[in-house]
Amino acid sequence: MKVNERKRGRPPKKKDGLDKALIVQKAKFLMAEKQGIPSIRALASELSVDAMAIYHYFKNKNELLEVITTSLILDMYEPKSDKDWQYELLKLCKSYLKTLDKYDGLLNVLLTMESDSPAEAFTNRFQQIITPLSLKEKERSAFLDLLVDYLHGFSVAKSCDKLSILSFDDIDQSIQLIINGVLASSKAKLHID
Amino acid sequence: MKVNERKRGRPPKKKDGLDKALIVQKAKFLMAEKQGIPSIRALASELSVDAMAIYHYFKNKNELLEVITTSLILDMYEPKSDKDWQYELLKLCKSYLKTLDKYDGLLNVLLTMESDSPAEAFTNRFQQIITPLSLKEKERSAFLDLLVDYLHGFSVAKSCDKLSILSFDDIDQSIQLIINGVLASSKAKLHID
DNA sequence: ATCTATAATTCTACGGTGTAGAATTGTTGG
DNA sequence: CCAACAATTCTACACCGTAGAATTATAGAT
Repeated sequence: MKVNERKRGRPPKKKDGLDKALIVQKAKFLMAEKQGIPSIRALASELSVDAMAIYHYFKNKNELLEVITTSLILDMYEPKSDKDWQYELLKLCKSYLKTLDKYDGLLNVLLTMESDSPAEAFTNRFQQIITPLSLKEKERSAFLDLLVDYLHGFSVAKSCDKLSILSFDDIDQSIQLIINGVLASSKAKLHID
Repeated sequence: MKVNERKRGRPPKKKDGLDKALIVQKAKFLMAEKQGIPSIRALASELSVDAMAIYHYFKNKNELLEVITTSLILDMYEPKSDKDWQYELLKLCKSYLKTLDKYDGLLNVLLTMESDSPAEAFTNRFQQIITPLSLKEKERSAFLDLLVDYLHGFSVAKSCDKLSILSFDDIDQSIQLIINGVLASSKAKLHID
């Protein structure tokens, strides 16, 4: 006596029907809950639907993951430009890290996607925060490169840290060091010019 | 007519018999060649042996990967202490990155392993290079933390960079920024003390 | 109203993964 | 010569992503 026998073919329409948005929502939930990317089968089963139903809405798993990623990254902290820039920067970084931590596997999708709109989401917020510094373009991009790679490195470290040794506040020190480096480099340039 | 039919049971001894070392060697080769961790079946087939034979030498795949990782990390550049420390540091970083790049998947194994002897391999070499700076312990560890996470971040970026936009020389800028930060912070401390 | 195209779903199946367990065969020490 | 053990293969299981076909309901055209 199989419980899982579902009626085949297109179901009669009702409001709780399957949906791109519903799939994405449940997938996000499962990622956060089970700490990792769920299998299509697990996701489908949680939606009380056959695995292949997912493929009616997304051409493959990666496409689904990219949609999730884009949506999650857009939820990142929006800096307030009237506050202390260092404080705002730290807040942005931690918001970013918390998302990467909560949704394990996100970073790889993010870095592998062809579209760089998610990356721009971070870049734009970063830009907004550091405008008061009025850095030269080269300095700004050096700052950004170092910061982003550092955050990603911390993120993979944290995702591998089963013993929960790492805390988000551990980044304060490193961020401070980066900022000191940027300010020092910028001042040095000023003296030369 | 199956070609793959091999004789079962323990084979008569000969010098080219299976071996921990042989498995590790072939696995490294395949990782470098195919740009990623091979399946146990692929590895076994390359060794002309059944997949399960591998499990006589390693209790599971992860144990094999840890052995590979440890062995690869130990091949890292050995700094010469009489040269310019900044140059030596850059050389160490690039040697580390090249290994992580050549053997995709290494970083995750490295960070997930319980044993921290591979991590120490980097730390020791780092320590050796920056002794001339005579930093305080706290400064030294802040330097190391930032540097290591940055390198790991760069490494995952590179491993996701299908279009080969990134080059190892792109790190020069960021490393310089880190160094500036460390030196600036150290000088600031000196003034206060 | 009926007929048709198409949208939405399930089922089955394929080739891949790691690996547990049993069967097989050679070697070695008593 | 026999018993233990070492080294191997085979079979099988439970997963994975997903292609392809079958099935059913809906929407639009006549």
